[in-house]
Amino acid sequence: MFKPLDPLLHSQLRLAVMSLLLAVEEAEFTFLKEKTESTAGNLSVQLDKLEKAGYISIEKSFKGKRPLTTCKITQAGVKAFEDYVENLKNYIS
Amino acid sequence: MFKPLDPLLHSQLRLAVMSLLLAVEEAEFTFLKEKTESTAGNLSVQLDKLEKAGYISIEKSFKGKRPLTTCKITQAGVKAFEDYVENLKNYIS
DNA sequence: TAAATAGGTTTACATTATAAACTATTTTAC
DNA sequence: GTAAAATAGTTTATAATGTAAACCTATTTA
Repeated sequence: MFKPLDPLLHSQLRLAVMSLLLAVEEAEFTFLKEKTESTAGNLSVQLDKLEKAGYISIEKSFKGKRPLTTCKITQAGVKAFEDYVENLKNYIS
Repeated sequence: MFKPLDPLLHSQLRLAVMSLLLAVEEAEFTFLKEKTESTAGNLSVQLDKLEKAGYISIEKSFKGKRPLTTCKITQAGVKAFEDYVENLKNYIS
């Protein structure tokens, strides 16, 4: 009936990030920050957690002279998101 | 885009409780405990929070000689739940 | 060259979730 | 009758989480 909800996804900011990443090839840190209206500190921490869980991959490079952080959702991330949504339906329908 | 999710509802156990209460006239503590597979302590705390938020009402009485705690969802609770689900859709669709 | 901006990360704090321990009463077993 | 177990919860302590403030490094602007 009520299967446990993946605690990594059951978090407002991480869920928003995953939702955004599902829709695009990849996204920059600043893009995610703007879209989610989060602080950089909070976003940084949550991206770390998602990466450690294997739900996203993070690449650090440079855009001109400035650092650039780019995020991509992984296959495992897509699967986890889908499972989460499937489970969640039992709670909200 | 990503409206904040009511933190009182964005919690696995409280959401499960609200989901159950939406479907019935009223429910006993033990019923909620069994359905949610939670511990009594955790359930007790979460019911308190929902009551203090005005999302449920709690009545204490006796069933025979034993204490009986009965919960009902309030109008405000129904509204909050509906809003939560509506908001959540932006995250998971 | 001082101040502001960009792009983050680290750290500290406050809030939460959760289970363990506890209370009070009742039923069952001896 | 009384010791042990069960019922129905509440309170308390702890661990985990979420969040923003403070910080860092480099770059651009005044």
